[in-house]
Amino acid sequence: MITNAEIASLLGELARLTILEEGSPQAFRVRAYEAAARAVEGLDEPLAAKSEAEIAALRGLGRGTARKVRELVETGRIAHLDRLRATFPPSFQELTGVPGVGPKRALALRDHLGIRSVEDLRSALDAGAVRTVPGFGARTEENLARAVARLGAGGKERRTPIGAALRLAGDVAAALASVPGVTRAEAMGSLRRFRETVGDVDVVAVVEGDPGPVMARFVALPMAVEVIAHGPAKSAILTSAGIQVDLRVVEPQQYGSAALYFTGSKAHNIRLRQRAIERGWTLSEYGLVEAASGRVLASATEEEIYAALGLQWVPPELREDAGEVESAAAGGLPRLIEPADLRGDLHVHTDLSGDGREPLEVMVAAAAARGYEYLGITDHGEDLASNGVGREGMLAQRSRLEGLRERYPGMALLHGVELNIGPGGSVDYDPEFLAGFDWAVAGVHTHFDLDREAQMRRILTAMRNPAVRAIAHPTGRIIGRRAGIDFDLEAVLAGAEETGTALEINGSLDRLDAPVEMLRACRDRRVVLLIGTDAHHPRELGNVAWGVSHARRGWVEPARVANTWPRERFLEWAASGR
DNA sequence: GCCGTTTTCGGCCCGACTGTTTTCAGTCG
Repeated sequence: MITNAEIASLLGELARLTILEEGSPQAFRVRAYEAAARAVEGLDEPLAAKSEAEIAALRGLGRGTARKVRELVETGRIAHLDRLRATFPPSFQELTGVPGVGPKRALALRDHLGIRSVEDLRSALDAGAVRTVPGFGARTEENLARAVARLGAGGKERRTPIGAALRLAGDVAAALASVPGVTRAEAMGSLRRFRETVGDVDVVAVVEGDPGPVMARFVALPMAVEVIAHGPAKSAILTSAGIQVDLRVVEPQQYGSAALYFTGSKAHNIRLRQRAIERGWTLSEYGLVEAASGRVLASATEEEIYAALGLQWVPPELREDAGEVESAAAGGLPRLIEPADLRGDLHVHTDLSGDGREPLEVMVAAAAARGYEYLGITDHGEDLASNGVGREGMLAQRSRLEGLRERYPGMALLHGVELNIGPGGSVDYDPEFLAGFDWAVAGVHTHFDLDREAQMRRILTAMRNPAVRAIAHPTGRIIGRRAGIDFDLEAVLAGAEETGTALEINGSLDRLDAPVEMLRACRDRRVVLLIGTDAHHPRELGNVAWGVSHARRGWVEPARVANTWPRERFLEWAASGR
């Protein structure tokens, strides 16, 4: 059966192609398809099982989309989408990936010069033909030539994994904050919303007085290899890593509206502006303004702007127009999990695993310093080719851990293991040896390319293994590098509910796995979650902050996460079923 | 294409910048 994610993806493609058909990304049909795609993403129940009337009754979906969804479910195709695909093949769509080329110019280039690909555009630019197209001049031709020449470095579509972007944003913000007059410098945009990948890094700096010095410092940063724009309130640089950083300087009294605007998402902001319009106001990065009088109603803080619009303050991680505006209007936003809720870490490596960096004693001391009530040490099981630990190694570690228990009476020390789920669902060691562990997570580390059915069989088999308490990094993805295994979301959630196996939220910035869609789908289900750091070094115990931010994107409240539970309750749960 | 506590028709988000313009279109975030 076709999944909601697949339907949403096709609706998104419909939106992108309709931009070309309409010649505008603001066209109402485009926005309707985009809204429909978001609505489908946020649904808990499979759309494919619903009738046309039921689909049309859903918020954001109407008769047109309902008919297309039914057509898709019944025939496997959407005729309208097929027509659009034929009219605008992928090579033509790539034209709008050139900075400076939107739908109108792409269509004008096609109609006047027969340009149907970036290669065609390159040739036309070389021949000096582009300036002959109405609305195009010599300057535009020059700019396009530069844009096409730079395409190799990544066009508009290039996205950076969050890990690299966070480090860069931290460096930039710290440098700017040290400039006199700067009272705050913070990353906004998709980074603040904690998206897994970001298109660029947006930084807002609050400056009292002259913005000149902070701008000068910004464009002279050591990581800047090119200054893309340099203005009094707005500049942009390209860094050595190929990531664009935009800086906006604002006055203190506009911090709230600027933060709101630059954090986005675009869809969330549009919803807020609609609410403003309903009340006779306008909302922009400069403030919430009464349209008739021009009087500023709110601008200094996000809180006062949300409050004026009759909304609870919405945590940045939720700002995707995925139901958060409705919840905020009803006062029903969830109390999202916070770092302070966590009482233990259950996915921690030592130097016994080849990839761990510090001995057991150091890792345990670092966990104790964080005030944890329980800790699971989970080095790799023996099946992992390079870093696995044999039986003798595990038994020796168990004795050493035993010896540490006296020193940490406040922290329960669990001797655990990170098992490897084989292609058929088997795990390391044998049942007797496995029974000697206090705790075990199991994850996929090999055979990423089996088909969906085989992947589901192996995950469900591992879940039914009495030794396995949690599935570590459920999809096995590496952000920006590896897609992760093919998944049947419903099967995994049902398996987790049935067996009581927890799904890990892996806090490593390379993973952030389980993905957000999986976490959202867990709402209103009896799936136990767990936030693990996968720490290979004491400082990586701090990955818990990333796991929490990621969980917040998935609307996760603390009660659903096992390692927020008090020690006794957690230990009882950890020991059950084994 | 979707939606409705003024509407089943007539609306649908904001501002800056750039370049080609003689009053505005297109792109971007």
